[in-house]
Amino acid sequence: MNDILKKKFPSFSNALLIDINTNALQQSFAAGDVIMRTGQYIKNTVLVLSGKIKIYREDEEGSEFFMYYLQPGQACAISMICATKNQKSQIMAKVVEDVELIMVPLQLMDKWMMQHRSWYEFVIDTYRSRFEEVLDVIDSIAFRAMDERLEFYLKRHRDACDCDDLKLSHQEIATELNTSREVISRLLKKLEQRGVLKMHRNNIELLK
Amino acid sequence: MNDILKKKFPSFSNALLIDINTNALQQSFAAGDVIMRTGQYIKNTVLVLSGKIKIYREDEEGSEFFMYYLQPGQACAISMICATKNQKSQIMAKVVEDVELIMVPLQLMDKWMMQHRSWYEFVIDTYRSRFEEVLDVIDSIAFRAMDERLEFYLKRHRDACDCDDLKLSHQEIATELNTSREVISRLLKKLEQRGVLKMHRNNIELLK
DNA sequence: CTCCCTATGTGATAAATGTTACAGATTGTA
DNA sequence: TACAATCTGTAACATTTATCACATAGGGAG
Repeated sequence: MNDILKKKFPSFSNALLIDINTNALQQSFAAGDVIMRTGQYIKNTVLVLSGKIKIYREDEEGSEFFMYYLQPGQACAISMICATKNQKSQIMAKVVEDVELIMVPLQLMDKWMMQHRSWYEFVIDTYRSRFEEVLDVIDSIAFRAMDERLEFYLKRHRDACDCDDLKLSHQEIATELNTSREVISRLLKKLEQRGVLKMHRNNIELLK
Repeated sequence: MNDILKKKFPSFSNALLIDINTNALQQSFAAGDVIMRTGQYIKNTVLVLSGKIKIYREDEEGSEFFMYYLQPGQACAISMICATKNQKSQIMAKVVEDVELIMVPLQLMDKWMMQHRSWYEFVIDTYRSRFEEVLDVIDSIAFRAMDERLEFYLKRHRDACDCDDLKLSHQEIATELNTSREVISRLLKKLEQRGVLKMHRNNIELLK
């Protein structure tokens, strides 16, 4: 575990790496697994070694709204936040590519803040970058109409997969933007006409 | 300063209070002042002793979107987050009731995390509660139509002023929800018909 | 009181988004 | 090949929100 860990979290000190190795568990999940549900108690802080996770906000009727990706080298800010107060999860986490995770028990998450400068900085930086990302999400829904929100959504997915072919169905996109499939189909066609993308079955090819 | 500070921030240790007294500045602002603008560099973490501040997100065209209140005993999570990286402000802060603030230089913000347990816990708790508040804001715009968003907005303002008379014009509400005055007037009338509130000039009286 | 400024009310219309219904296309599988 | 399941296209219509135009009302200053 140490090798991948060191590679994916290069800022961690050796002492911290040793602490993680002795105290944290490694766990794997397959694509499609929901590893955290709204309302569940969070017992661990999650570090991602490999794979991809999508984080959603859910409402009472079961609608979901895509917030952000969790990728290798990152941690779930919300699990950190909830962990420190033994709180219920405010989000839902779904695996989109098989993942290997490090599960850090919540008491350690807190304890290490005082013991390991590199952990402290990692945690603060995780808070910071996620807060900023969430503010960008607020911008997109507060200020933008659906066409621009769709473009924002597609760009974030391109950033996450680091490729121009997005394996997404119209229905999937609609669900994650909390709108209907027809709306997305229409808007995608407009974007295709503008030359922004090319549509294929289960696949959207971004051109710019 | 020590007395108010101790009263408004009861969790702070004596050592921390002394450190604040020796190192931080007190500053006052009048209602209407904009004390932070999007894009400005943040040099201090802000603690509120008295008064009220509203925090907004702005877009390029100058629209503003209300995010949350800053009240006595609270700190600006975003100023903490930006401070640790010497970043530009992502938000705009407007004074709505004359405020007295404690300005903590950013190097101290960071240094105290290791030195004062009570500061560390305060900062983490600030992150946590603001993150949660921001998630609730996302819910309201992602899942709700304007009528419910308006109710949510009014309730948050009631919580903040701790009274049932909200001194708000329709235009003000429209601006902070990024919609138009006519829409708010019409929705308010519906809420009045439902018995949720009573409208007066520059004043909305919440009934339930 | 009169004038002016701001706040509010409201109808008409446009534009965006949501809903319903159904058709055709593609893919996997029996 | 035939069938089922899923994905996509599209028309028609309903609803919500935005925009424009203008009327009315209240409060403060002179």
